[in-house]
Amino acid sequence: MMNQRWEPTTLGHAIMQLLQRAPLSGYDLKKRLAPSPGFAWYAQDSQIYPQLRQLEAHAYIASEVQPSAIGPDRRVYALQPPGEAALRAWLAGPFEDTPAKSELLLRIWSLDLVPSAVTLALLHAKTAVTQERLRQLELLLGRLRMRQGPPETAADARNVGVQLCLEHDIAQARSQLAWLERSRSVVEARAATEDAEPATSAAG
Amino acid sequence: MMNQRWEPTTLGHAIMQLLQRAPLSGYDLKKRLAPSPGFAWYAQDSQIYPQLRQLEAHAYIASEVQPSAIGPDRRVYALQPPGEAALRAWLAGPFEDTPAKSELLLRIWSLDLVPSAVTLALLHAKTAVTQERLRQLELLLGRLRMRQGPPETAADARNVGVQLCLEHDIAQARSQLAWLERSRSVVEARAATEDAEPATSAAG
DNA sequence: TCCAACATGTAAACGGTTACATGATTAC
DNA sequence: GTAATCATGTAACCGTTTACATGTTGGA
Repeated sequence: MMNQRWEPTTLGHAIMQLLQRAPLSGYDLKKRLAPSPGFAWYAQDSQIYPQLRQLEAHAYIASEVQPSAIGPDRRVYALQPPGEAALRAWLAGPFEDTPAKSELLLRIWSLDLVPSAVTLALLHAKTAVTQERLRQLELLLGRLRMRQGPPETAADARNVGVQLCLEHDIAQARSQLAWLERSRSVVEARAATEDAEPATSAAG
Repeated sequence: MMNQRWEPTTLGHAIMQLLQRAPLSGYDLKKRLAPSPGFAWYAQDSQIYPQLRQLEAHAYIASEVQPSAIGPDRRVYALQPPGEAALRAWLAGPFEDTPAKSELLLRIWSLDLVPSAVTLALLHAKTAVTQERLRQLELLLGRLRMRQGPPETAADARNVGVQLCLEHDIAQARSQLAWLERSRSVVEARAATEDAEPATSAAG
């Protein structure tokens, strides 16, 4: 039972949030915790399964083996009262705002060391990915709204946070798309003058 | 010299980007790589100093000890041609877009498990931080623009990427502030009805 | 005299990623 | 049979964080 002021990781709390809505197997969690629109955390299964065993060892969750209709047996986990209490405490507790590290911006920052064509390709690729992501986010939010209405009046309180998260990601995606377009136009404008007087040369 | 296909970490490339502009000491880098507006990466000194020694061991950078005008001697690092070549290759190379993990959104997602007052306090605190951050970003960009003009026509090409990064962070900050305000109004609207019929109770 | 800023590190723990590994069931 | 999906794990590595550790210079 190893009781020495153990605390679940952020992933552990993310898992408990999902289990608070409904019991899930490790495999279910692995799918919900894949990098995807609509949930702000993700992890590999090699991290999920051990974390589940730890949560169970501390009685935050409980499992039972169930036969699956379409495959091998599944171990299904359910949130227990101590887990829900810990989750509520964590949610209400102090919040550390770790700033984001962005590899994209790290590349843009030194865009003068790279041919314009490469930067434009990068911006173009990122635009395509973000557009697709935005499309999916809008789809998800649209469906939720159709079923439950806007967050102010949604009958199911559990829906409010989910909708706000989607709205957040949608707003960020739109803002980023505008910036990508702006950056494209800046780089293109400079590339035009660069043709006459090339500013970037390889190191030697 | 340990030559077995070694590659600098992302931090290593961030350091080389900074050194590409000007030679810096570990202490300078520690300040530049603190979580701060205007640069998209950060690290602790316990990571910076070893990384510097590794970069030097592979001849990507070179150091020399210099007396400091206001303190102990400083070891100043300068980017070497192999380092600049590696940096350019990395900047132009394939780009993995790792999605962001957001502890803020993780809390909002289950906002129904927390009293409205706590969520409102969280939103308020985050708003204050973001406003201050936005103010600083705008200040930095304003200064850069005053000296160099807009990125399309800035004389110093090294300025373009920096300005675009600042514009990105400014756009994201504004978008997030709008969302924070929107979320506040949603939570307040629901808190008003919640008074009559409380939806959140502690687990037992 | 003491504090703040300058300056540079080491050691241990932790979280996360990558690679490896196994086996059941269903549909083609 | 064989591929895809279901289902669950282990081991090694690596980057990051936290804590510990040391010494200098200049100003209050």
